[in-house]
Amino acid sequence: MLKKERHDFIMRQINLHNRVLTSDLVQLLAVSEDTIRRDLQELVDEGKLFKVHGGALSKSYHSSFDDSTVYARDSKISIAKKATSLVKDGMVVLTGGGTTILEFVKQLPQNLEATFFTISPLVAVELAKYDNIEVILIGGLFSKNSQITYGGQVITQLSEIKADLCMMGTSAIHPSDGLTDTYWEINQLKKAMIACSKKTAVLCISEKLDISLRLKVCPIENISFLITELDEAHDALAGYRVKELNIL
Amino acid sequence: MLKKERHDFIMRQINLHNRVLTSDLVQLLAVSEDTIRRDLQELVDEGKLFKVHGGALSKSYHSSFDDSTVYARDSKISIAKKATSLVKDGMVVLTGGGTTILEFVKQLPQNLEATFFTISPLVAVELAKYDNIEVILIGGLFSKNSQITYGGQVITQLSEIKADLCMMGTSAIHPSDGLTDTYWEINQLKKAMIACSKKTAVLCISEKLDISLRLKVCPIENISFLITELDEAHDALAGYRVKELNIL
DNA sequence: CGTGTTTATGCGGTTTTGTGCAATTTAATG
DNA sequence: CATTAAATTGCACAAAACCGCATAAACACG
Repeated sequence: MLKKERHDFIMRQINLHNRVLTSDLVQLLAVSEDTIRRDLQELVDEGKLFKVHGGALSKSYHSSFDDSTVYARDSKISIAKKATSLVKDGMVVLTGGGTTILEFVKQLPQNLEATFFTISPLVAVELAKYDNIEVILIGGLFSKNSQITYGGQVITQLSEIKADLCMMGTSAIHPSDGLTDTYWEINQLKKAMIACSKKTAVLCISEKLDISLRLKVCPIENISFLITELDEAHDALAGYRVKELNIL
Repeated sequence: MLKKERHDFIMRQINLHNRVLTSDLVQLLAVSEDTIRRDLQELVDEGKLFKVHGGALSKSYHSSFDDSTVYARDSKISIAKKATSLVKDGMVVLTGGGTTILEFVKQLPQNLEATFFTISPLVAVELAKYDNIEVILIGGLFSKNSQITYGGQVITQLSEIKADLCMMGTSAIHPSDGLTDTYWEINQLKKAMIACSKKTAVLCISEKLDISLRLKVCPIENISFLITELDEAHDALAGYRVKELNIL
């Protein structure tokens, strides 16, 4: 087994389970602990994962539970500012939840006149601060982890609306695998959100680029805008330059 | 389980409940008390939480503790505590919005097992901190003033549920005029909420007693419980002592 | 081909880290 | 102020990580 193959194998495990134990890898790959450790160290150097005593964790996993209040806030603000340029007076916008979306809402121009549908109570509360925005909160089961509504009722309601633009956060995006997610319910939700919107914008911190998770939401061709904190000419975005997708 | 994973788990619990008990963590994570204590100590060193005898508290909780500025907070807490006695395991509860209801939710027992419907996003977020409570947020137009959902869609959804108990705040209550309100939409909403619940409890600061507003919601006979910060034998409650209405 | 160089891997010994146990000290409560 | 629960401390042990070295395969080049 070649080193590169081992690395790929490890990354697949990480993306699948968010974690991996050194001892497991020793067994699965039938090499010595030292080799595994060196492999992990190299992947760390490439910035692809996070090493801990006993194994390694995925980067996204790490970031999602860390103090999300401050984590990568600057990047998120810069993404949010770019995103506001897509919203014009009179639009009907559908939003998901998450800190990036919340930041986007905070950056909206004060006098914007628009209609917003959202599945996030926190986003709704934030939107309510704008006088000329009509806010419709889509109700349903409330998820304790992601602080959004989900489930069949939400999907049904989504099927009844037609939005000009859908703004959503990302778990992972990959040039060939497209938008992916770990949880079935969230996956279904995102599909429904994209389906009921004319255009979809994905707000995405650069570290979530080139990652794919278990469940596929849609190919990148189904997305209209990819918004990251990077400059639009940045190399990391090369794989995403397809006709349908505008990068900003 | 890796140490980092435990730390993340603990932080999730803290963010969810604002608090965590050492003994609970010992059970949930299946490690010794010592390990948990060391974990907590390390998180303290990282400045992520606040350690106390018996467990730990969230930092934000500690700092935002002095919201004694909130109007009549003591009265509302005392009302909230009384109100929790009405909720039993297995119940389906419907709640409105407002600071009194929010306080009520905060006072619920940690291990309560129940289903809550609510029209208030803030209440939903607070309820989500309880592991064994299922939260359903009723969606619709979002009111900027009262921070609740309202409108036809909400009423339709309410007509489809059947709750054991409805908890609502009060604008005004009067012995002969009953429950009244100023706004048409809120009035309709309250009617619908009462209609779909077997019993209704009204949480009411004493200063809202003996007031009547323009629009009538229902007579006091349609309410099952009136909860104020006053002693149940207090004179101010004399006019409300009717057969159907329990005062506490 | 041979020889020197790089790269990948494994092995032994040492150091660090994580965890639990027992004894003691400290806090909470009636 | 006595009783109990929780926290602290020091210690022991095992697992994991680290370091240096040896080996060998892959590669480069005259």
